[in-house]
Amino acid sequence: MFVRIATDSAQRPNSLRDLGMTSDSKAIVSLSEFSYRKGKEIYGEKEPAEYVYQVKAGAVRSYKLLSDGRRQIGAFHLRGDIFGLENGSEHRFTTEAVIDTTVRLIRRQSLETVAESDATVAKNLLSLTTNNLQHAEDHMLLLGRKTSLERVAAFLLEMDKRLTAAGIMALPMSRRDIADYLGLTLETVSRALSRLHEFGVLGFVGNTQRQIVLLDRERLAGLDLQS
Amino acid sequence: MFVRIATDSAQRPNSLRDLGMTSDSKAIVSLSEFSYRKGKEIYGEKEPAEYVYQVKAGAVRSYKLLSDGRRQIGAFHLRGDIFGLENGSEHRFTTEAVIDTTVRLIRRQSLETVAESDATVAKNLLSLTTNNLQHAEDHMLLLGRKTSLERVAAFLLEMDKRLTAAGIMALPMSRRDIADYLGLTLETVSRALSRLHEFGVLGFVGNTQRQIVLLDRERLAGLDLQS
DNA sequence: CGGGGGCTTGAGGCCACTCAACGATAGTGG
DNA sequence: CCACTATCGTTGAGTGGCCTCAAGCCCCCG
Repeated sequence: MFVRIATDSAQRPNSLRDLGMTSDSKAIVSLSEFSYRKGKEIYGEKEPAEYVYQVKAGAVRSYKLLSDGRRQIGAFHLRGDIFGLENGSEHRFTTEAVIDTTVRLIRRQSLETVAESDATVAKNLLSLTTNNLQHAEDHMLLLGRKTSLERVAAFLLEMDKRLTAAGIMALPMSRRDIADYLGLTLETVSRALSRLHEFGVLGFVGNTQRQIVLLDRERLAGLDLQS
Repeated sequence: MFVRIATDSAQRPNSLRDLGMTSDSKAIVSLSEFSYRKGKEIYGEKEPAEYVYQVKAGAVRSYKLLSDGRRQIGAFHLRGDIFGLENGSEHRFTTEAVIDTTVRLIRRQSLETVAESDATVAKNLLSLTTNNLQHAEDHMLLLGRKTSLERVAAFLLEMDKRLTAAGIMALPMSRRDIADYLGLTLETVSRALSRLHEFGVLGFVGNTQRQIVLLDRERLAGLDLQS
């Protein structure tokens, strides 16, 4: 495994630097990197939360399982996203690399130490948690009250905002992952995508089914009812 | 409306006092009370978040609406619970009194001012937000992956923990509220409760259908699959 | 070129929803 | 105190959207 001590943090928005690490406090926090092959677990639910993570490259899913295997994915973490931030000492999700993924790590304790004295860091920790909360709240509405077509439309719009480059959305996750994120089955997701294709709101690129072009963002947004 | 400036905070766990108000900082924060009749709105989604609230007596629902009227209740706030705490400046839910309700209020700004200088208060704000996040995460699993019977069982277990007194659970909310919390219809909730009654895991008390006794907590827990 | 995983599509089934009727309860006014 | 009414809850019948099961295609990868 590749592990390196980073001497400076990234300039990217949403980076660990955004937690408020000033040149003073940076010295305390050790940044290192770690890579996971596609499908590998990063940490399990209920494991002690020793590290906080930031996706440097790749994609991560966090999920909960019922004892009979039903899975609910709570979030996908893409490039720049911070995850694994728990207030308690235990992780509340299992996380896995969706594709080959490299993450940065910070010891949780270092972060807490800094937050203790630095109000800016503390405020940014709260801000991160609030963003997660807001996402979860919106997702509850989706899972509780939206139809399959609305869910898939909402998913595409979310991914469009987060990872579209040059007009093409390259989804790192499988239909099964999408289904477990949206509370559906993979067949229902597939059918919804086919319908959206028929409607002319999206097109498929190349010969993999994971590259999508949104042809009519307007109409897609109309299919996902808003609050 | 009854409004009173409180000179001391409550001794109850989960009270505003738990935000870390020491005798020093208490002086800054003005506590007042306000009452709402059953069904009245406390604040609306997207309104500026001027106050943070604590339920003194009664019960509150927070929900989101889709434009066609579908409703998802994100949480019920019972005696002692704090709600309306937003990081941004806008409320993300509409809240209403489920029954006649009295709340305490704190100006959000006062709280932020105190948090700025008092690390304990800041830490408790984060802790509160994390608790909300954890609840939302668990609820996503319920909404995305559980059957109607599992949802109702989970609901009863949650309410049992939160409001059972003398063995009787007096639900303040209607079947419709429960349904909108669980992502079901009120008929499905009613049928699930009837089945649980047939199974002998619960009994109804008095002549209202809102007072419930859990006869077999063990078996009820078995009906709600855990992660 | 063969095997396997991911995706799509079809056929049929089931669980929760819809629509409807009815009973019980609480609130209102006589 | 009792009709009257509105609201809430239960139950039944039928429907429908999503799930299940299955087959087949395509692409990747050995």
